[in-house]
Amino acid sequence: MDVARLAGVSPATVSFVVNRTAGQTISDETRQRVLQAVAELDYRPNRAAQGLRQGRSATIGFVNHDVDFGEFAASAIKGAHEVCIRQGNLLLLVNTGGSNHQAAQLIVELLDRQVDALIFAAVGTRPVVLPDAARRVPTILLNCFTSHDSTPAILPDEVRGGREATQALLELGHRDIAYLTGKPSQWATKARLRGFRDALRGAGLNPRDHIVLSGNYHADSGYELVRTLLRRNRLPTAIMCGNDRMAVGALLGLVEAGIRVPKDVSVMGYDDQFQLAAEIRPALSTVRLPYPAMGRLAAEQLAAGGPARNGRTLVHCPLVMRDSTAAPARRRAGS
Amino acid sequence: MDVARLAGVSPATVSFVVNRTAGQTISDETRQRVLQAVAELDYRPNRAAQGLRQGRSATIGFVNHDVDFGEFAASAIKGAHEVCIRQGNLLLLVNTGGSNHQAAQLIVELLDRQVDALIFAAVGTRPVVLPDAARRVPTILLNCFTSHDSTPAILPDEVRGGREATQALLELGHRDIAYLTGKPSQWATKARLRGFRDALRGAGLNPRDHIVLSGNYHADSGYELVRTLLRRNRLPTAIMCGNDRMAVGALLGLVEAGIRVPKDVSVMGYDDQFQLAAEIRPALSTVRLPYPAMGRLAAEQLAAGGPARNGRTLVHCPLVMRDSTAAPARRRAGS
DNA sequence: TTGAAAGCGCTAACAT
DNA sequence: ATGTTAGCGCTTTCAA
Repeated sequence: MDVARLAGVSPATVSFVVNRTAGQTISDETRQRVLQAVAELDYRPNRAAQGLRQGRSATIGFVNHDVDFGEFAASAIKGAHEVCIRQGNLLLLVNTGGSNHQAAQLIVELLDRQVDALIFAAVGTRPVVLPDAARRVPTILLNCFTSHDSTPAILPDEVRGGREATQALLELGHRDIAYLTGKPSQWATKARLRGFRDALRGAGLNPRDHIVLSGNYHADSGYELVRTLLRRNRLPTAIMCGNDRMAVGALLGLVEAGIRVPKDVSVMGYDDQFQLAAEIRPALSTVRLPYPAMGRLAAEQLAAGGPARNGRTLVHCPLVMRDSTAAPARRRAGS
Repeated sequence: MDVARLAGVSPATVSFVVNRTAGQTISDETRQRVLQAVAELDYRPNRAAQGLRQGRSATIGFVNHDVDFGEFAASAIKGAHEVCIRQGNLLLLVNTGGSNHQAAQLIVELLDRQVDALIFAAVGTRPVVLPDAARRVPTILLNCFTSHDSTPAILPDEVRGGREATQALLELGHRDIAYLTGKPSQWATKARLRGFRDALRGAGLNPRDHIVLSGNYHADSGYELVRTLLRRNRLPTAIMCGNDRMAVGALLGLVEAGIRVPKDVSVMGYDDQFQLAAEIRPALSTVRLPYPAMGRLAAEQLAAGGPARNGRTLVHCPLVMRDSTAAPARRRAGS
């Protein structure tokens, strides 16, 4: 180590000074000499060497286990990154494209590089099988879960999100609310729908009196479902959508039919999608999917000495009321 | 190395067979013995140690230099990742939040971890100052550039994109095209506008006869600008938008005014934004920003022995014609 | 208060 | 055809 040579001390001493090793007492004079040499040579410890010696790499593997690698991953990574930086860790990122085989392979690559921990994330909340290799380091699941909750998982509280969105509409005075759901097979869809029904029942209403139409989370499905709705004789006073994209499609279909939002019909989204929900006219009332917070939480739990508790951590999805919802018009007559 | 012990050979021999070191000839018998020991112990070389020895980490730093960390970064990373994996590299990801200070700091963190190269990316195409530290490894700029093009950069060919979008409209028969631009100060805005004007002139038209209104790339600005347009007495037969979000806003404004797209007016977007352009009704004709291709290119150029050529590499933005554009209605009368 | 020495896991040059 | 040795850059006893 040339810093040692320049400062006229041993490498060990340099290490002590640079790392402020506890329990080591270095004279102020030598410390200054070392520090000066460090500055002069622009010295930075080689973390690969450090890692080799200490058995840790100050690096966390982030596995995105899905075909899509978009907004969700970006937000979650941003949150996780933020916390990691604060702890001196960096994220080694990997994208499986949704293939379990790739996932297993890439986790091995991550492990070869001695990552200290793993964050295993999916885009659409869903069950996953965690490759065995992952068991060699602390691992936390983000937006996904294993069959017996054998690995700690961080999930959005979709039931509550669906419930609170519905309650907001009920409080506005709506009594006839249609739900245009996302893809029925998805976990989130079922959970949100459950929240919807819970809220209805909680208000003394019968869920069976409310129209539920199944879509697929795409904008065009919102558009199509609204047209289906329009073909019926009676329009609800409020429409809940599977997500913001569907809400935008719904908006388009409604406006095209000459129906004003929120004057004639209220529209509620879900996700609070970046650069969409707040920007659309009227600005969408919606429920925020707390991806950055989930990412942050994952990194924090990992830092807190590995997965403390097993099981699921549900993260609240806050309601965001904007301009696409209002009290229903006071016409009691049908359509 | 316990593999060596189990196989009854020296560590060097293990290294030779595991890495298939060229120029080393190992008897089939020992090779089998080693391979078996490897399998038995589930042995994987420690890449930190390998890196220490060989001076390379099989890791590339990806710096996202912007506040936003959304669709662009995700797509570019996906592209870069794809190529990296093929080469046996992994991406160490870092997010500066747009701060130069953070950027410098994080690059040092990356360098400490011995990254072999750097990809430095911005979300909105723009000039950047590359932290000095980055000069220590091969670096390539993605969607950004330095003042004297001192570092190789990969950029979308926005001028051509703007031109080809306009030409498509012209070929459809449009002679009165309005342009609702994005944020005027941005590089991309200027380039696309230039393409627009080039195309107009190329068709013997005078750009001055065409309305250009300045927006800011947000959906609501598309909506507002359309309303401005509607307040004038004469509506163009086609509207080009700064990006897809603005196009969606424009669509909403148009439909709200009872104007059919593309029957009465054609609408052209830009970006081909994931889960938006293709899903909206009518599906948006647009120009694709080739982010994944750009990411791939970056990784490839880095692999090809460091930045071969200096200067800029322009990547083509292909036109994507969908349902929001059509030939203009054959009414020659005004409004 | 400091230094010497060993060793983390691996590979490359040089023996044999 | 295989083994020996040295050392990548660092940290950590242990001894001085």
